[in-house]
Amino acid sequence: MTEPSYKTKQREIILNYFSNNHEKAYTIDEIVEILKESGTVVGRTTVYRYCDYLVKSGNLRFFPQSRGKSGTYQYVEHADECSEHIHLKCVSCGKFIHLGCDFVSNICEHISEHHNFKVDNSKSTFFGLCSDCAEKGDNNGID
Amino acid sequence: MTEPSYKTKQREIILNYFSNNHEKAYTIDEIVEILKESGTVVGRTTVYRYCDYLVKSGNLRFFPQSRGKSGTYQYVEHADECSEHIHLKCVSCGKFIHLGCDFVSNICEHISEHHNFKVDNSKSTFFGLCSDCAEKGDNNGID
DNA sequence: TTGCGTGCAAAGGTTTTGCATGGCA
DNA sequence: TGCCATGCAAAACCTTTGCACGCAA
Repeated sequence: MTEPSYKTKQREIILNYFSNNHEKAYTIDEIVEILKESGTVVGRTTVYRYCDYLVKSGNLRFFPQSRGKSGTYQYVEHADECSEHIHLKCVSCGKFIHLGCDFVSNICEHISEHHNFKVDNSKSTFFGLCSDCAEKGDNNGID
Repeated sequence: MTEPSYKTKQREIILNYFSNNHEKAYTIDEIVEILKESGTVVGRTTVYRYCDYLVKSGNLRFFPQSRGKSGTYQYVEHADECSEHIHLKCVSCGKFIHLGCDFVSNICEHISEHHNFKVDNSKSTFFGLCSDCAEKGDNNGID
């Protein structure tokens, strides 16, 4: 995961925002707006380009949305170990959970051995409701 | 799953094409092109609108693609039982596999009980390579 | 000073909307 | 005949590209 050649103010601001708000996923537009409101104008093009880079380097994860809608980006903690475990994402609050659990890890071995299918963890996520949101009955407008 | 009010030639053609080619996923544009080449011109708007409907009614499944790219639609066989199991999709050939497997179902129970997370099967698909494509080393240009 | 990064403006692609016309029931 | 469906054209989005200028090293 090669670093970009230069360290710039914009890149620092973008990455900082994502990492300080890792529990949520943001669209490009939201990032541009949020940064603008907090006093720093960063060009939309720059955000697009740097997010591309951050996805490739493993620092961000991209979640496509329904047709025609902008996808969202979310900071990945523990990026190093991510290829080894399954992930859960709450469709209501956006929480992203790394399941470093032996029992669950077996699932990929099982699928590989019994169903002849090689799961790519980086592209596979369980979506559903986390305990907090399930309790609240909080589906956040999602069916 | 209300039916549309009218039965039209266009709708019949579209649904037929998807169901006769259920092993593959298509973009709106591909459908328009394919139908045009086989002699029936169906308006792009119509395909958009009817696919929307077919997704809502459970006959098609929508797969968003990477940023800015058109998503794809694929016919859903056994739509009824789908909420009960996890699915695999081969990123190379597009094959869609229904995993009606106890072991996998147990994983979801485990996640519910031990990780306090309620997995929504209809939104959770595992991506990877099926045995055929893995053997061929055929990634179809996907990294 | 060199070369990468930034951001505007314009182009390119995708999806939705408005509206007149067509066709099912 | 009464509605809903269709499809064109235009509008509305979203993303990428080209290029001149700025800034890190």
